[in-house]
Amino acid sequence: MTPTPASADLNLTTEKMEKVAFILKTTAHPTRIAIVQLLASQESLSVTDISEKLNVEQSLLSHHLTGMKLKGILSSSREGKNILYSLKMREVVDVIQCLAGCTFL
Amino acid sequence: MTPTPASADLNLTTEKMEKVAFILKTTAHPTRIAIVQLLASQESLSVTDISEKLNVEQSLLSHHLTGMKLKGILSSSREGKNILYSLKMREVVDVIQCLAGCTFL
DNA sequence: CAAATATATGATCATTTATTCATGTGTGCA
DNA sequence: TGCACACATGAATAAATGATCATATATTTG
Repeated sequence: MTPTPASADLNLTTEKMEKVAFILKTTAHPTRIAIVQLLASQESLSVTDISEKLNVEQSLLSHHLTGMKLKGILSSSREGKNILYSLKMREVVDVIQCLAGCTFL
Repeated sequence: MTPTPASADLNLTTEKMEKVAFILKTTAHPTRIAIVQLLASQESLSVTDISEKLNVEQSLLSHHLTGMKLKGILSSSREGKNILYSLKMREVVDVIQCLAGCTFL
């Protein structure tokens, strides 16, 4: 008799666990979560836009953005003087939304 | 005309974003994900059990476990000589499951 | 082409996280 | 009581991350 059956049986391979950890790590930062949040509703924004909305210094933001792009979470394209970033891996929205829905947060 | 409407409107407060980041960070490690995976289907396991199943050295594992407990993800109780750990914040299972379901992983 | 704007990059430093090792503490049993 | 098992803890170190600053590159405009 199991008190809480709730067994979700993830059954991840070691490789998959590493990949999941990688994505989680890449997202696990307030600024980066804010970036995902912004791009979840805007389709695409320039670095300046994001910088102003989040009130994060250009260089630091750029580091975050290029990192997230490198890791496949964001994509970017140039439009004149601007670089527009957008969400590539939309799944992270669900992940954040899932946690954000926790009552205890 | 928005090509991809998909706007999930997370709308997190700064405080919530920090909390979400905190949880993500706490989970973002292959060993810790493996721990969650194990406890998602076992209800509770001793440190030795986990150590053997995951092939992780006792002390290192203990550090992971106490950290995760401290951060509210796990809970523990003594049973004789053993300490049994179990999943407290089951939501992290969903988070991992969500990411694990990504086709590209 | 020069200047201005937008963004990226690289070095450096501070901070955090991960790992290891040695040792400490609690529990049961002879 | 003393030993053995199960686990925790703390120090030391290594490695990864985050932030800042100075500078480089690309694009548009005059």
